[in-house]
Amino acid sequence: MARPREFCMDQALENAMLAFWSHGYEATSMADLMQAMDLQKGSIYKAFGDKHSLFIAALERYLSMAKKLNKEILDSGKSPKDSLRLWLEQELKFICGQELRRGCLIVNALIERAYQDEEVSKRIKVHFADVHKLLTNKIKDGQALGEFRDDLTASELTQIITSSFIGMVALSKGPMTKSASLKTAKNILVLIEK
Amino acid sequence: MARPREFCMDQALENAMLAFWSHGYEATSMADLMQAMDLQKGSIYKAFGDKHSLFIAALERYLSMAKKLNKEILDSGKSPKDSLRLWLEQELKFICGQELRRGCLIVNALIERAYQDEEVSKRIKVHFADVHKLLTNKIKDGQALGEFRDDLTASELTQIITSSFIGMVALSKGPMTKSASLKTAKNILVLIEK
DNA sequence: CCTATTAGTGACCAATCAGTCAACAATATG
DNA sequence: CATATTGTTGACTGATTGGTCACTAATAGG
Repeated sequence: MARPREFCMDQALENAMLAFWSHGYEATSMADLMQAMDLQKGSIYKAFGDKHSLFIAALERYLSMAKKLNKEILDSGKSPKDSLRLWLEQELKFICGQELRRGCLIVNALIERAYQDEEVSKRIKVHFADVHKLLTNKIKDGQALGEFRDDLTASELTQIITSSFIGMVALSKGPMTKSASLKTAKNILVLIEK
Repeated sequence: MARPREFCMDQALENAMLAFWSHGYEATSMADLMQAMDLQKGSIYKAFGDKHSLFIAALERYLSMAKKLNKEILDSGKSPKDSLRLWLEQELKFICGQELRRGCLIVNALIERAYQDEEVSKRIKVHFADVHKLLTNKIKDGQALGEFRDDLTASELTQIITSSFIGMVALSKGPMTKSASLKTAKNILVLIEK
């Protein structure tokens, strides 16, 4: 019993996310968001609260998308090693393949905001714990099958993979090309195979 | 034949750098800089130009400091492998050891500014090319001595090490502890030894 | 001591920032 | 159709942004 919303919340949030992803939190003004979301200022504040809340909502949207994608890809290979290969490949293609060098919203938010923003910090910590668990399980399986070396624990191998991956994502913002990333990912697999 | 400057340019730039390092480019206002540098607005503009020029100067200061440190550490070991170990260890201790989680100014600038700022992008690209060369030479030496595996080229091993290192630096902003970084660095050395 | 030159100061500027709000519009229910 | 409820609009706000400038202060060379 009230006036219905004229826009799609989901699409609006998606557009806000894209703006934050491209330019970061501080460099994205409410005016930018109004344009990106195609909404008036008042509508944004009524629907999403203030700028910070909108950023958190956008980050959460990205995180849940990433989480879903992680699971999907890691379950798509015909073996643990194949799954890991696919994961590195597809994630890197996704991040490095865009003509805009916006990198990854999670890493961007981590670098720009984590120190000053507990909300961001907390959510990203949880996400990385989740990714770590996912990868570690896959690698454990691979070790049991003799696909991966076992002089280091699955958790230790995961730390190396995660660090390298995040490093490549960060470097994709500038010095590292897509093809260099893909080659390096392949080489990492060489290092951890038995 | 003029009034002499009352402050030390070097100290002022150092203080500006620390401010940018802690809070990033956008989130550091001229008011913040005035406080950090203990200078009036006019003095800053007269001595360093605008905010952007000051940031570039601060970044260059950090880059040259990093370059010097890289060389020193990589020449301090008793073998290539030992040098590499020391490099990873000391750099990570430097970055992760601060109670403030400000990370590394180069990585921060890369993530926050590279996409929007050609000046930043250019300088960081050059710096990483320099680091790559330095590390690759050291690893080549190590391969010749049989310290490192040689089924991958020195350049390829360097890419892996650099990516992992940058990843750990990024993750030090939040989810990764100093001790986890140091352990992972040690494990990377295990993966690349012969 | 005089003058040219540069440094330091803080008031000042237009532009932009995030955020608010009163007026108006559109719907559901009765 | 009447009313209650919520969405939309854009003008408006005070604070803050990066940046300027007229004025004063301090020095070196003549």
